[in-house]
Amino acid sequence: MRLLVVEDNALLSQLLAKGLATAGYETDLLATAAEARAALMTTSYAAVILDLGLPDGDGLSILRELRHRKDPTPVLVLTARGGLQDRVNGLRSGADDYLVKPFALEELVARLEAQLRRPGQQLGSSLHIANLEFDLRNRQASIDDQPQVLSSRETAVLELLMRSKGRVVSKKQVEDHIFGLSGDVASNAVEVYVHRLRKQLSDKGAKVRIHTIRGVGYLIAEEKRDPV
Amino acid sequence: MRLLVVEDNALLSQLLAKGLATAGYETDLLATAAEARAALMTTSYAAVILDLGLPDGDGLSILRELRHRKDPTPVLVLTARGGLQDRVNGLRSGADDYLVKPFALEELVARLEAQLRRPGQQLGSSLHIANLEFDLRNRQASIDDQPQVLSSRETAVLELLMRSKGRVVSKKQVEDHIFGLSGDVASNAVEVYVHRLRKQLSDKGAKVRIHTIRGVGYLIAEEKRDPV
DNA sequence: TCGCGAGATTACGCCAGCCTTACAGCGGAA
DNA sequence: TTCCGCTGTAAGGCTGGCGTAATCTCGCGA
Repeated sequence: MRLLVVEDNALLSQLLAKGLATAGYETDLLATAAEARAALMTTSYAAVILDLGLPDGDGLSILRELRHRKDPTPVLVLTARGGLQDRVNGLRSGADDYLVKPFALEELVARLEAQLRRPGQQLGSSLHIANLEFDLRNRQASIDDQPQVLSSRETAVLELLMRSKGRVVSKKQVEDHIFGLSGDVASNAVEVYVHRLRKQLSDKGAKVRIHTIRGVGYLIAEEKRDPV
Repeated sequence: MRLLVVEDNALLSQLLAKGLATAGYETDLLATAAEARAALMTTSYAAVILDLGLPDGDGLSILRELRHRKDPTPVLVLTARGGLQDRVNGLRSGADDYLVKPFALEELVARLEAQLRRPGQQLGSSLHIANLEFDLRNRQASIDDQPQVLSSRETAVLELLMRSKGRVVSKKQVEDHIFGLSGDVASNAVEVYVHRLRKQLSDKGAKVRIHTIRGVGYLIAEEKRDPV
């Protein structure tokens, strides 16, 4: 985890770097608003610790710029300005937390970790194939970032296939996944759902194909279209 | 947005409820750890404001239980214990923020909103889908920049759907959001409000659809009209 | 080339879940 | 006081997803 610390007091920033290193974080130290701006344009950090009293500019405006371009990086504001209005302004500008100097390093770390813990940072809970995305958390499929309306059975089939991306899924597995233990399936229900799902996906323009492997099962993969 | 306030001081909790109402939040007030536990098992809130000094138990253990079952609801801890170690413990137990009494209501609201400002919905205090806009600050819906008159329940439903754009919202969530604990909803009220909201939106020309996913919930999305 | 069988496609009836409408109670405004 | 809009309830109608089954298609081996 790499953090950015923007603080012009050299002594304090050294102290921070040391304390954060002990807690298991690497840090980049910067002392001016200009440097911070540049760094935030090009590098992504797990979080930013931002002092407001910088020699060459207002720290708050950095924060506002960051938020203006929809950058969700957690920002913990650090400042000597302890007034209520300062704190409220800081938070309203998009800060995730606000700490008034002097503070205990331990509290800083605790607050930092409270921010890093927040969900939404943690990606990886969604699967992609071409322009098709499946959000495992909400069991929600999207094509080209457009959320799709699928029935619950269709969603179940798609979920299994996506989770097994790159592997073949047997019909029995699909059956178990859909019907669970109550599986009295006296029909070709699985085939029907695969069919319905295929139709949905192609209607909605997903560049994805569900291949049939005879006698084995199904396999989902990116659609390869031969050039004409 | 419905919040849960767990605070045994009746005077303070009344004050909080009033202040939060002014800021546009509905609140459920509870005074004991037992009640809070029960409520958090069955109802989902946008955030929880939790006092630690409860008569019948330790507030921190409620917090830990919540996190133990992976509930990501933002929790803002409120307490008279101002010691560093208390604050660090609170945050380490999974609190998202920590405020020491006495505090200014304004700071509470600012910190609360910093927490509510979560994935997707960055600072931009308004949400858009097609020509429909929802201003989170004043809870005001507009279509083609024309402010719309919606009843408070309709607004509540729309707010939840808009905040959850791209995700399916279950009927239970809508119910919690509208009624909170006060709700002995022995009817299909949610369906009725969704219906009324749909009517409003389509009458006013919003290019937005509220999809029904049977057995799951509702999903708001831009209206796609199939080309012939 | 033919025949077989796995899988694809289509059609259909059922029914839980949802939609729609109507209505009565409530509370604020005039 | 009356009026009127919002609210929650209830009843009944409707429909889309479900599972089944009949039929069609096509890959593959003989």
